[in-house]
Amino acid sequence: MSVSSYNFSSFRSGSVVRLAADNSSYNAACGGCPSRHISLCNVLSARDLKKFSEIITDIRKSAKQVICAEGDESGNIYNIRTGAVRISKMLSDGRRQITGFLFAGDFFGLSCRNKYSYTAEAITDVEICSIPRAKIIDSFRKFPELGERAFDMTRIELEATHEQMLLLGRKTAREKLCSFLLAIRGKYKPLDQGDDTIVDLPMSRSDIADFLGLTVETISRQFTGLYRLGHIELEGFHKVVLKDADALFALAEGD
Amino acid sequence: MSVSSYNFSSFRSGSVVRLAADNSSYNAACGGCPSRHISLCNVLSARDLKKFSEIITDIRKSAKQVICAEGDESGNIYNIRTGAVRISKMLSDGRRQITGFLFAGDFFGLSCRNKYSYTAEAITDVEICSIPRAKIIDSFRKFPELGERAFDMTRIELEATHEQMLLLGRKTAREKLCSFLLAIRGKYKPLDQGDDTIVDLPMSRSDIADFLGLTVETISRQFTGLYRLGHIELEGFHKVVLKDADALFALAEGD
DNA sequence: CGATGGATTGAACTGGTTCAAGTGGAGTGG
DNA sequence: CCACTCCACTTGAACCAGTTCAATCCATCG
Repeated sequence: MSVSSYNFSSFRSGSVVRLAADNSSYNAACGGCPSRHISLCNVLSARDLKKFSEIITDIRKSAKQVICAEGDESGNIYNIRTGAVRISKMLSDGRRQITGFLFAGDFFGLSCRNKYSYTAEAITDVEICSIPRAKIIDSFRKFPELGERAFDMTRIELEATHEQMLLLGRKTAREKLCSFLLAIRGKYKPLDQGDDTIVDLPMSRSDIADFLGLTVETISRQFTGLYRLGHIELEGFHKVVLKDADALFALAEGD
Repeated sequence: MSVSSYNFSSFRSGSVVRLAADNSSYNAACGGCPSRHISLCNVLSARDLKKFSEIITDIRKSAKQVICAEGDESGNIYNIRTGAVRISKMLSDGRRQITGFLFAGDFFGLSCRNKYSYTAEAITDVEICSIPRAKIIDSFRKFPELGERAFDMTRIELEATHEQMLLLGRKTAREKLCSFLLAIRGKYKPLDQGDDTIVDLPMSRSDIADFLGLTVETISRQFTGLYRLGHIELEGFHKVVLKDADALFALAEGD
């Protein structure tokens, strides 16, 4: 399926905050917007977007499919249109660390070398744009705003990984889960859903465990612990109601 | 002290591999070179470097001094000329996570927002270049190779943090220390010292602990453990001789 | 020469893991 | 429509890697 079957705006997710009019992306894109609000190419003018879209291929993957694998040659970069993706690294004996969950607007695969340094898998069914690596780099030169935007998004991601290192290295299981719930609430809300007390968790318990450096059992115990404290309610496995976000926030930081 | 008291090449560390002739920094800078080999501005021609150097202020800090603090307004970015710097984040109760050790050639402080998201402190006496944030962003536009280089270096750093997340979340104490020794060997060699079996550790045991998500005591016990296995030798607190790097490599990955 | 502070060592303790059993919802097919 | 299976999740109980607390070492410095 080529991009030509969509109009150009289809590349942006429905309710995305447009920043296209603002040229100073080095600063503006970094005001703390959740990453899905700053999709790679919504800095481009309609004209540039038209040119740019010629190098894009739209693809779909269903849940659990691998999009790219650690060690594969990094031929493409990807921009998520809909759905959720997990990024992970593995040790030879199978221990896994999920380094990030990505949602609509996020991009991935812009590796430093000619091999992907991580595996990306679809958590839900996803629609993603695939862009040949060589061509995206050309585009960064041709449309400097695009390169700046990618740089901005990379710096935001780097900052998030620093926060996650603090979590992994120094927080307790309870603090980790509370931080996670609040972070997901901030980063990912199903579109057109204003209510931010309901958090959607498309990933499995074992994904959460591998993201927080814990085991499934510990995750499960912490969920029940928070439930017994009256701070959350569970609606099935993939929905959490934050009954007391302030309490969660306090628990997340350990004070 | 202004940069005018140095000739321009003083901005680069002594034995740095020059990549200035190579324009295609989006790809070339990413061949896996240790980061000190790809200092921010060694993509610039002598002419551009001259112009660029006008916005640089050289400063010195002695060991243990703070260069910038988490939460401060991010007015400057910094490029290390000599010495070692630690980047850290803290929880309110004092628990600390060091997110990186930086050496000659590395830059830091290019925050996403108008506040630094971490604290940078001198480990040894350091010489650093300070560049006003607004001006470096101008320079990225004026000298696109410079912006690309900064982007490249940021992506390399991001990749390293992913590796560190795997370490923090999933490795044992022994695996962590072995990985650390090998990573430092790869990233930082005192200039003009070819022998890569001697690793210089300018940081304290507690810095190492806070980098690996462990306690000082555990670090100490792991050092003695590796010594008793005959894999390392300790020459004072800040020098380690790798007697059997292959064994360390095997221990680092858990196989 | 005593004081200071990083580093090491020892011994008890514990948060999170491991292993094992149980639960419940979704899908299948008889 | 129920029985059966599967699989993700939860719960329980024993265990252990790494922490905590406490003592000691030792190099440096005034």
